[in-house]
Amino acid sequence: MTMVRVRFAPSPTGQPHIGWARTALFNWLFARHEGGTFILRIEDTDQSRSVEGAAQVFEDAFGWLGFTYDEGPGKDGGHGPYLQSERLASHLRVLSQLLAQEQAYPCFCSAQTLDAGRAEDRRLGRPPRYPGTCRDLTAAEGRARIAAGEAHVIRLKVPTAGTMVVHDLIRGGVSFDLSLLDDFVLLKADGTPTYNFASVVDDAEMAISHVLRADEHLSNTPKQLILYQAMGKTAPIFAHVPMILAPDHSKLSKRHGATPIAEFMAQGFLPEAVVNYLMMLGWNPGGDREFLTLDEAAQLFTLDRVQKNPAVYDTQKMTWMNAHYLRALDQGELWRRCRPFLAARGLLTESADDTLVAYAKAALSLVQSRVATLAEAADAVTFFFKEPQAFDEEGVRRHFQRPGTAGRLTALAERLADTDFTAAGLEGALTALAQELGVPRAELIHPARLAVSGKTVGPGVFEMLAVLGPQRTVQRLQVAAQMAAP
RNA sequence: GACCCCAUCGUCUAGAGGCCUAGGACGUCACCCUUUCACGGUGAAGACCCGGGUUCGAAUCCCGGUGGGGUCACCA
Repeated sequence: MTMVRVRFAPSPTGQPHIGWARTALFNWLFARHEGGTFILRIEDTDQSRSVEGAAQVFEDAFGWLGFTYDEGPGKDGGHGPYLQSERLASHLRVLSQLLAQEQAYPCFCSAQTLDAGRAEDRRLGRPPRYPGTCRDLTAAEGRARIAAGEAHVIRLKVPTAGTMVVHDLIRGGVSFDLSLLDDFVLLKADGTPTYNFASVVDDAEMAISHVLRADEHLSNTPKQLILYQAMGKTAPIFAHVPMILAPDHSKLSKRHGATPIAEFMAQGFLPEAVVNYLMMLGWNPGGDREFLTLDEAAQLFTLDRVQKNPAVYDTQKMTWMNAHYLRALDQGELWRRCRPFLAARGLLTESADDTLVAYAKAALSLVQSRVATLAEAADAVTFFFKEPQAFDEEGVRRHFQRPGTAGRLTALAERLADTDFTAAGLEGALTALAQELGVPRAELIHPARLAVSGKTVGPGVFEMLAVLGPQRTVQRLQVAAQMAAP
């Protein structure tokens, strides 16, 4: 059995996003399940589009998601380089070999001429394609024109007839009519290789055994297969995974549903939730199981359970899943994960002392079942650190403007001032006061919640006050009494 | 337009010819719990794209249609 070597080969342009992450995830799962090697390769062929530090961005995203890679930039496994741009010498060597064997040829047609031809093709309802103008130039003439400094690209001589069958692990055999294929460009006029060429050479040289990539590449596969043939190399095994579609069923794009991974981090999503959600998009272990860790999924992952049809990406379900994972966090872990979000809001500093940490943990626990993300948790807990800046308008109308509220709030403040600040103690005190005042408990409870938090919804008042402590509680009740109806 | 892929509730999906009165999850709605909001619990509505075959029997197999997606670059 051959050694499984898979790669994830992103272009450094733009941000790693959700569709990207899902394909990387499937590669990772496959590699781990097979005990193979997972490789990161940066396809920075197009110099003009390269982004400085792009490799780092991908490595960071990998790190966050937990996709450990075995070979990649900065992690040599003997199959480097892992930056496509550094493999140019190989690309050119293969190219000259193809040229020497007359499997490839220089083409001197200008881009404008070709564009015009394609436009004409479309107008006439014909499939737009390269007319083959330079295909039959003699090798000598080609050499002469190159020597004369004429601008040119290098094209592959694609068979004009026949059928190419792609054996895909997910789709089965898919056949393509070769007469429909162009003599596609291998080397651009600027001397850099095209994607189809560079990635094939790289995959061959890196001994990639399986290429798992998005379905959108299926149509390109016959071209690559022809290239492998021309190069005299054995092609890897292909598996085209279904695409992820935006909620409106269109292809994911930068301005359309392709949420960058960094965005999820910033919003306070948990990587384990994102990964769990993503793995279930187009794959499942069978049955009704839906919660899996990365390692569990790696155990279970097989290509025959990968869906064939594209999946629409649904934020609601991912948010629900995130909330589920968030609720499962223990107090220490919840604190650890929320801390940067609290700090970002200026609610505490780096040097929070033990008391403050304990306070934050207690507060966080109270909002845990009420939020879906870490950012929401930080927001929900803000009033524990800062006095309410505003009071819910509807709440003020309902709970503060009832006649006598000011007096009740003052009475509550006084009563609570010397109460045991535990949920039970507070409940006892408030209940007793309500009885003495002859009002329902709710008459005290709702104004109190609004007074200390500024909101009408939130944790149970008694738990809330217990954490808040006597000082903050009494002070806020008194402030609220000032603005409540006498 | 040509070529390729795909097709189960709104969404993610289970389903490998009888186990399907099509199961689960998100979302939606109702009820319960309850000081609010969540969480949790219970329940409801909600799908096999259509048409032909094959078969005793089809969501499952075949063909056609329709629909959706993708690809047709000196982008990756």
